[in-house]
Amino acid sequence: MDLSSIEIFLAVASDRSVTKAAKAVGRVPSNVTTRIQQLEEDLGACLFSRDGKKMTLTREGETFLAYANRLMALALEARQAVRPLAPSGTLRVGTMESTAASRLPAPLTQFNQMWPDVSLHLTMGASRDLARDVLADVLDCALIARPPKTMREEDLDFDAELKALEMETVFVEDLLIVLPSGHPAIKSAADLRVGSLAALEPGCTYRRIAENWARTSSSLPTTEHGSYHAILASVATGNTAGVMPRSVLDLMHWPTAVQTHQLGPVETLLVYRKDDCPSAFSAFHEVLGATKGRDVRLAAN
Amino acid sequence: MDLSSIEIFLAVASDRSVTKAAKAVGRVPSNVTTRIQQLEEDLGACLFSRDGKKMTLTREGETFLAYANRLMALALEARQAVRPLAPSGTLRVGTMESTAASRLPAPLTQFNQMWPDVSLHLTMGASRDLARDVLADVLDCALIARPPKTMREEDLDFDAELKALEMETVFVEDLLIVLPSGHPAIKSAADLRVGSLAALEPGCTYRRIAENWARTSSSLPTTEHGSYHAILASVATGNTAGVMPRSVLDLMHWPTAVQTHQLGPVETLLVYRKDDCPSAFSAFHEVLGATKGRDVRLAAN
DNA sequence: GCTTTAATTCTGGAAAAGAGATTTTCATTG
DNA sequence: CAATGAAAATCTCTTTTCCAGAATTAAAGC
Repeated sequence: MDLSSIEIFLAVASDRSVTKAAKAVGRVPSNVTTRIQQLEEDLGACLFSRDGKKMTLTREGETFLAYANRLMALALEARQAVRPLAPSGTLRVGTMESTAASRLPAPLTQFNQMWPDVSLHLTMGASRDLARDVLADVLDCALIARPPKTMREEDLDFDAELKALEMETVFVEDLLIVLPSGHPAIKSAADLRVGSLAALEPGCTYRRIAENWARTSSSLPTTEHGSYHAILASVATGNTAGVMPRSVLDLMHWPTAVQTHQLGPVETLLVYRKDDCPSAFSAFHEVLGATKGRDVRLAAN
Repeated sequence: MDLSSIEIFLAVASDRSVTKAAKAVGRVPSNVTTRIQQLEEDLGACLFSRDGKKMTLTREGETFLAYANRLMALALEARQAVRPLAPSGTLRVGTMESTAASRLPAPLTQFNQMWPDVSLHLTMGASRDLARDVLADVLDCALIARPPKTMREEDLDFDAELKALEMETVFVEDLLIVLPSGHPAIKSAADLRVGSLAALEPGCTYRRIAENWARTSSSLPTTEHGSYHAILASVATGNTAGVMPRSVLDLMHWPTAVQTHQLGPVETLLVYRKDDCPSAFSAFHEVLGATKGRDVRLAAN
């Protein structure tokens, strides 16, 4: 029983899907299947019941889930406990609006409990600006969206900035176009029946991905909003299509099932300067790494 | 950080020696060294201070030790919790006198706490008899000494019986000849200056190993004793040499440092019938496996 | 009934682990 | 103080395990 198997198990348990879990932990589905089977054999118990293509936890799986969370939490605590110098001071973290909303609450809470001496400064912004701020030492690290390859080739400046930084994938977002209710299903941007795209500020990578996609067939104006809540409200009025990752949409229990279109997966990167590694940053890095594949519901230690 | 690294760490921490730990966990010393170094790099902290050839835990090592014990205990608990059917009924365990004295107290206590519904019957005896009893279904399993290859070739009956059973190494004992105080150091049986060997019953594998060793040069009579305490008392009288594993000798805080001679390592096997696997046995098997490399002091969970 | 999507199985290549030999280091001893 | 012995570390080679991608199978949706 090794801890990486448990991380994989947690991802499958929380997503109830091998494919999604594989993305979450950055592996290939066949590998996830194998590791789960190994774990089951090792424990001598069936953890999931495979009725059709759904993976649902069995009774034993549920009890193991509790232990799995405790084990991960304990392992993380052990790591932090042996840290030679306890982190303190200030840590300046930049993040996209979406990541702050959907991914950070759990790890930030945990980090804050573990290291109350660190004062954590959170800055929200667009990926480009955040990357620049990290380079300029205005931020210690940032969570930004990795632009797809075609976009990187168009924006060599940004690409060069990224290359100057250390980076690491921590989440994978499923970027969506959110359509007004009643809008017919779409296969491409040409099928859009709205007057505009609703997105955040111009530097936002998600916005630029959506604009690139829309540009291929039609030429829609983009209306700028201050928050994802504002975007969704706009979409509800019926004449605009919103841009946001699925994880954010999932947070806002929307009354009816919304029509969405997938723009594909977009990686969220943790970027930081190559040279400097303040103690508070490595602690943050570690907490983020330990939390990434896991359920938002944290285990009672 | 995987649990096998932690098992290795616990062994090194408890033995304060790479070589001994390697024997305890059934690996080669170079491997233990590497795994400890990996663990240290992974944690970003020094766990041991290598002053000379002693491995002493550092401050960080001490704090990690506590977590390591908790992690192992939690992992074991998780295993047991997902066991589909809670074990109950009776489990008949055979064991050598020496194993019962030095190795079993910790796992038996743990097993008893975990599965109070299982009534555990412990039978003491010589390896040969125990193996036979397992075959005859008088016992569910037994802890016996594996005779060295030369002895197995002389005793084909016993060898055949062993082959009919499932077996697994759980401990490695350092078999000793214990000499009276004042006896000169010996290099072989020819240097013995005593009138007899003190051992347990004739079927005892340790006794037979010692007799084989003594036979090569001299021909000493063996006097039979009922317990290791009796053997040690006999040795103290001055005219006999005792046979016992180091782990047993270590238990009996003897007034003065005794003169000993090593007869070499002898594996302790857990043997059981190939076919039948009562639930209580697999639980016992698991507890034994989890405890084998560890310190006797159990962790508070 | 065909298409789509998800899980599993299979297979080849890459990475990691383990064993044994060698070297280094330190304590012990003559 | 040099020689010896024992224990840890290093190195190299073999074996095992792990992982990605392709092929396969099975179920759900249209």
